[in-house]
Amino acid sequence: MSKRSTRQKRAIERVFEAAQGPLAARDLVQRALALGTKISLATVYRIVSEGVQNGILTVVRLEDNVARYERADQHHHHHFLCERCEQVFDIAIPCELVAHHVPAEFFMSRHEITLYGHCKECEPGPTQRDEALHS
Amino acid sequence: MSKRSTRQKRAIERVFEAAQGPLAARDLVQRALALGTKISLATVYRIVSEGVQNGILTVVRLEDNVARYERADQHHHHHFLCERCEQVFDIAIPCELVAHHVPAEFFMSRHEITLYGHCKECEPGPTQRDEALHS
DNA sequence: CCTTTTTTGAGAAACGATTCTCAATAGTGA
DNA sequence: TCACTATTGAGAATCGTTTCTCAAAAAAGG
Repeated sequence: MSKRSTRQKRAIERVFEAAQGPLAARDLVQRALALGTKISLATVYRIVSEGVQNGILTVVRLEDNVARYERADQHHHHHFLCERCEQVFDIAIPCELVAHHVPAEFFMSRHEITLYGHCKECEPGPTQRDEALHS
Repeated sequence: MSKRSTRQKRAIERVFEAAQGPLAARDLVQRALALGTKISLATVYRIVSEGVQNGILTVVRLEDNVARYERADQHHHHHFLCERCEQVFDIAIPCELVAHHVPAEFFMSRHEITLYGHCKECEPGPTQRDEALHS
């Protein structure tokens, strides 16, 4: 599909290489800007959509109604959502037992284990939502 | 807050009593109608919002961006989302180990284990999304 | 460097869930 | 039953995410 190599695509690729967890479209914009590459939300959505179609990326959806994207070539893992900074971090939890406890009337194709709380950096701070409400 | 007992509130209460898992607003409307009680989406949202404020109900959000509600007076449990009928079912999975595997740099306040697949009734059918696309 | 064609950016539009509005309906107490 | 006032319903409005539009910018190949 993609015919040309552009600054924006290369920047997004670099951002994914450095990521510690799945990233939302707005995170990708922010981080690409931080790398010095100007990029718009529309372009980010175009790039990640194609990545998902190609099987390069996968979509992660947690309970905050934002699609996040991560590289597909990773070991199975789980996620931790910091409810203050709204960043998601990869986490490993042994999950063999999950499959053993599925009642016979269900056919499970996949599972998600998601942890909620806050990360070290955010320890004493207000949530993003608090920030937004008071500004 | 609530000063009067109405048909609608009583119907929603009955629906929650019979439920096997958390219910979305539209499910609540459907099921109340099935019980013979006319009710609107607006009213359902009002009733469940108050339930959540009172601590009678809790909100369950999975990755499909729909708030579901269930009674708060239940044992800790997990959820199975049937990707065909989009119903959520309660499931019990031993999860003591989850807390043990949280890296020290995170402070976990809660967790969710969610299973995806399909339920017995839906075994061979198309997904809701398929249905929608072909109609 | 020039031409061709793809890609990008800004803002508008779409979309689905949820909330709001206000006239009509229906509990409640007398 | 009546009067009072809370609640409801229909549809409009809102809200945040994601997609679309199209003129302008920028790859790629000669």
